[in-house]
Amino acid sequence: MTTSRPATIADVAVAAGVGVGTVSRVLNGAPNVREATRERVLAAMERLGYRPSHLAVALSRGTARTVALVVPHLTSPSVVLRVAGSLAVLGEQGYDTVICSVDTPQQRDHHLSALTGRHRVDGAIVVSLRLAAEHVEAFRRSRLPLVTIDVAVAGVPQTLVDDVAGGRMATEYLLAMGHRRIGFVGDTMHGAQAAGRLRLGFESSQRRLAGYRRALASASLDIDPALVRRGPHGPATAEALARDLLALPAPPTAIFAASDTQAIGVLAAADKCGVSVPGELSVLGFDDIESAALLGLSTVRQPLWDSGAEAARRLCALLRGERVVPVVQRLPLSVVTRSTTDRPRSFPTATGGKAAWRGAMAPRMSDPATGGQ
Amino acid sequence: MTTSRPATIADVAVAAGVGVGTVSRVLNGAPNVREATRERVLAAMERLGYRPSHLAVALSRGTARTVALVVPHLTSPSVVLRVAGSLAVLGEQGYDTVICSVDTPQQRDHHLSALTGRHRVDGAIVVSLRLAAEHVEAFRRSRLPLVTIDVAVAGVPQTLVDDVAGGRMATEYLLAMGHRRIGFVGDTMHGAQAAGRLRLGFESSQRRLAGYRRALASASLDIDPALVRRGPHGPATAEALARDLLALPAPPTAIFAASDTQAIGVLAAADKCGVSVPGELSVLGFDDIESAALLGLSTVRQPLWDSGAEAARRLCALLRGERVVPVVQRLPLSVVTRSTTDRPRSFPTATGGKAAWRGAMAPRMSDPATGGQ
DNA sequence: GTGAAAGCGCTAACAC
DNA sequence: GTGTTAGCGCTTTCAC
Repeated sequence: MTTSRPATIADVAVAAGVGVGTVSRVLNGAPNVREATRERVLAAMERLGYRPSHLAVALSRGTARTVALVVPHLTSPSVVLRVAGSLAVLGEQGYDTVICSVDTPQQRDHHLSALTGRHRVDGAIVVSLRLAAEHVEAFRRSRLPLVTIDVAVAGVPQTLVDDVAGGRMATEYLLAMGHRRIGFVGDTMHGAQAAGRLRLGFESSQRRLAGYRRALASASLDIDPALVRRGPHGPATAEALARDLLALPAPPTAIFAASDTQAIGVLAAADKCGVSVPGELSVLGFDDIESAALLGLSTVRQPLWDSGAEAARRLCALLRGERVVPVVQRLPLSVVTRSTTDRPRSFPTATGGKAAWRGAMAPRMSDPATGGQ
Repeated sequence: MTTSRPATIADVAVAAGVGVGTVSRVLNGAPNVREATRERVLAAMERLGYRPSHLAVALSRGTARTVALVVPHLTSPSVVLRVAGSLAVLGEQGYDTVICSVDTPQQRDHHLSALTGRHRVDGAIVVSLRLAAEHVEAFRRSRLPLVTIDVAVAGVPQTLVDDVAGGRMATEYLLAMGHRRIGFVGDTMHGAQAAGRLRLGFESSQRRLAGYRRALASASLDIDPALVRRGPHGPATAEALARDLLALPAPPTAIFAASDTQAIGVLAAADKCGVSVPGELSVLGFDDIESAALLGLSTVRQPLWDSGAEAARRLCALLRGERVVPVVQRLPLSVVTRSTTDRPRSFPTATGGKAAWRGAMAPRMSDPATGGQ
């Protein structure tokens, strides 16, 4: 008969006429239990509707088989893909995953410091969030394995792509197509920037811009500052920035957006301005989120889901006591050609445009297969 | 000095020259502690770098202040919004959230039965997943509060919208605009459907279709079966279905898609077929996910984020021992008019196709106000 | 006000 | 093989 109080291991022991130790052995599949005994115990459990207490097991073992996933802006498509990747392998490895969504530096600090408390989680994956030295130190002190995705933290195993190379790859791709006036739309840093505090910072956009600049420099092209536009992340801002670019006396024939989300804003701007894509304007994004394929957006693909999965695998390795090498894991980048990029054409209203389009230039394409070196 | 072994409450007690009971009182802000003592204890904690053990506290109290969020297809935009809403209030209420991502009926069953184990979580929110009676029973037996979002489960507090009314609303909206041939693109049931087993089922699409039918019936319009197309959820499928519709001898002048995701597929189809939107075809979606605003997609809006937040609030109430009423919480629906719907016009040329090439599926923007992402 | 001790439910080391 | 017992680290009576 079921009693009101949930059955414990002791109840089972009594019911089966054995000691708690034996019950525990059965529970954990220990080898040294006579088959008859084992079945008696199993029967008792069944009869009593016994369910082990997760907490008791965890406390006793000193580990809860739980890890934390700390992410910014959960609704961002790229973040979601990463989370999904992590969740898949974590679940498969038998870990529970508590998710900490961070939208402000305060939340980040709060979660991070809470996580380093005793017996909270066994380890953590941090996505795209800059960590202060004190945070890292807190993890180290707590002996909590930590890995990051899309953000470099000294001494912490990290899974990322070479954004500079990606920016360069993107730009060289457009150059190879014959574009000479290439616009850039990306993020500015944002968020509070109080004195010594670190802000929620996403620097990938900066690095991609750096790659863009290097590519232009390598091609001995001047970098027209007017072609570089930055603003808070989001399609709406990107749209506004792109409109500015299109309204220029000498508008770009191509725009490289630092993220697909922003590229979508650029497409919207082109549409509103009656600029055809890719006829009058090529647009190249970055990330390859799901809707990129849907929109036919050409983009620099980074393995988002895989980055989550890989980081999770590395965390699991750490949890097993293994070391992970290399500390910096670089995932490959590749240009995905869809229908928003093409060779440039002459401008309708030739404002001195001339667009010296000479396909002469050797198409030194960035090879699509290699990641950052 | 920091020792190797993490400090426990006992260490603090010794260091402060008090009993563990007192330390515990300080920890929990009990009133009956002399100020001097309290400070001595606090100092000792500081000195020892004491961090309370989450597990020990949880086991002792019998609750871990953790809830589970069980969701299907985490990468779906609508699901993500709900998760974000839940996470926000759960975090604010001091709960940890473990997320269980479910892609197959097996995973669902696995998670659900694991969650009902003792001391695993304090309660759960289930999103869009059908629950078998045995699941619900397991929760009841374990005395675990349970609430659902977007799925009706007898006796379980649920947060949802009236999908039938929504389908009707959508259709009537199009009818009011003057459309008479209105196509429908939605889901079929999918997934394993073994004998007695329940499958991962999303029935909202079915209900929206029912609303569509009722609206047409109320308007005394015949329902042309050829105008109703269903397939596995996803934009690609939706695109194919929409193309079929557009290739009909008498194509619809408007299409109601059972979800925004599918509506996006419909837009893609229109673009590919050279059918202008909303000139030759009106498209109306359902959900109002973030990219709907971005694409200027007219849609039936349901409060996704709010549904997550509301369900979380109700779960918290349950956890406080309160009862929630009404058991069935209905959230409001509304038609959001953007730029993919208009009154019908006559068709230029029958099935000419001709692809009036206007860029690669240029997004139709309308309200740039959605910073989003 | 504060200390001592009995749980919370389990694991694991140690005897028999 | 199996029972016994001492933790795991904290909360919470119940005395003093």
